[in-house]
Amino acid sequence: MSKKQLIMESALELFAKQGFEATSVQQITEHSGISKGAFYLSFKSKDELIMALIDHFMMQFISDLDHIVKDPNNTGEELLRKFFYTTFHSFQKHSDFAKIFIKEQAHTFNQELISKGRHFDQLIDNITLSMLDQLYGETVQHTKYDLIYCIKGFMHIYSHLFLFFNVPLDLNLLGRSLAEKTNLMAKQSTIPFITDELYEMFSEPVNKEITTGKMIEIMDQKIRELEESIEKDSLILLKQDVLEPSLSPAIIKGLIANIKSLPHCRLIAYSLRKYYHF
Amino acid sequence: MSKKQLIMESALELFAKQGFEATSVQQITEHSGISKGAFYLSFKSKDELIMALIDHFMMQFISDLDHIVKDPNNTGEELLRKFFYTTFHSFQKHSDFAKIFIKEQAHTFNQELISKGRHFDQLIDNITLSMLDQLYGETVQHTKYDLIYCIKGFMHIYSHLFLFFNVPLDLNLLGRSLAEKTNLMAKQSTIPFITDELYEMFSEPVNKEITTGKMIEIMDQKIRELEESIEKDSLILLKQDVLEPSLSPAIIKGLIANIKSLPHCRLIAYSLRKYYHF
DNA sequence: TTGACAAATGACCACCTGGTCATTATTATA
DNA sequence: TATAATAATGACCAGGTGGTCATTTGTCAA
Repeated sequence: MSKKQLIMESALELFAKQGFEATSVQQITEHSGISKGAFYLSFKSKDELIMALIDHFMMQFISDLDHIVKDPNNTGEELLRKFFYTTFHSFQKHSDFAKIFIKEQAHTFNQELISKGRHFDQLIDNITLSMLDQLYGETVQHTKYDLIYCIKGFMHIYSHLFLFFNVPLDLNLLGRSLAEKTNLMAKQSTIPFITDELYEMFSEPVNKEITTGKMIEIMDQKIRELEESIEKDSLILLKQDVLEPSLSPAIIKGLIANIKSLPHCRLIAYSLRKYYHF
Repeated sequence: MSKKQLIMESALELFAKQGFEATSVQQITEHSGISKGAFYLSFKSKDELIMALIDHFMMQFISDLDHIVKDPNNTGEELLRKFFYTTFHSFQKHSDFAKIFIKEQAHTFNQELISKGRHFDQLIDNITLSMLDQLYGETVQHTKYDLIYCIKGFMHIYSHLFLFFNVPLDLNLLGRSLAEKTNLMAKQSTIPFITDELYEMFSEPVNKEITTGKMIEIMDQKIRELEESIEKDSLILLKQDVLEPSLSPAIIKGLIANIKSLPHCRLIAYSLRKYYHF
């Protein structure tokens, strides 16, 4: 076993038991039977170690999931069942890692770790989305993002059962139970909450700038929707300012406030505030 | 404002921004404009501070929820809608706290904090359970624990949306959307996963001892269920040993291994291992 | 103005952290 | 065997931690 692997396995165990921050490099090196210096020959820093761990296990998990979804032999509720089963089976098999991932992803304030987490989250979303498309096609167009979130909710909450309580479970039954529930919601739920627009907002990195072109596009869309009104006029004025800045911050802020008063315009108001850095 | 409150508010803000462990007492006192000594006049330790924060906000949240469920004016899907709305509204109103709670509960290894988390979790479960009873009565007897878990999954995953992305949301719509989904599952899902037996296992504190009486009760139940077999004989021998210890650890371990081979006996095998401290 | 009591201070403690680097041990090559 | 190259060591560093306590400051009634 390479030194890198040795360290990773030792660290995995300790991190799962005590958490990332609470585990010192000292402890890891003692547990691996190597010196502190040797640790830093394999990893530039403690952060690089946890990144490597996350990359290693997440790529494995994601490729497993992808394999299930891409396999043409899996169809209907059977595909759903296998999807859930694979998820929980992976979590159970690599429970040390799963614990770390669930805990640290929620806990960390390290920017790089957060964006790594978001990246993998996005990959899982995409796989889930392709599964939903395959299973239900057009019929879930309006509710697909809600379905993704429900599925993620299931994955999260049920995984607690075996990660943090050491009880033997029938994962096959769990898969069937959740497949049935997902199927019910896919076929019958009618009230979407997460719209395309909303989902896009979450998907793009938190601090990503909105381009002028994108902003204009959204505004044009909304202007077409609106009836003649103060709000529509405000939006038109704002659009002109985006194209050719001329208004004072106070005026801009006021115009945005006007728009915000319409419930279905709050998102565009939010985007504008972000665009103008308010 | 009392000094205690002042500290709690300062700390809340810092904890939400940087996390509990990453925030030092030094920072808290600087942010509050008091000295380090003064901090320790109000709180015995940093741990006591976070306990106080959790108690304060959780009791408020739980009493809000309880109020909604106990109000006889709330019936049918409307009650469900209000339940979700209140949850998310609370999370949004006290988002600093909600962030801390979600993060630290998942992350901590402090025993006292864990049991506090479990305690509040149990309270929320009980409120949810009484709501489900009220709404669906007998018809969800088999699936009620799964419903609780699904509801908790919804609460968890959707709260991420507004806690970690700063986007304005229509919480009323969210409430309606989740109420519909919950209702669908309550009325139509047929495959339970979390049985009474299983739920009880999670509910009792992780390290709570199983009493001899309880152990015998479970074993008698299972013995009645089993056909004549090696497994049944093993269980009978184990029962005799529980009543009057006489077998060696090696034999006990072997007998438990026999039982474990039947899928539906894995839970009793687990209980026995716990009882014998294996 | 004095004195008694409580409230508040911040220098200080022992300990632990992630990370470095001059030194030493091991191995491969000639 | 001698030399060069690589691997491994652990004492050491600066900085930060939660927590303490002798000392100072503030606030009353007498």
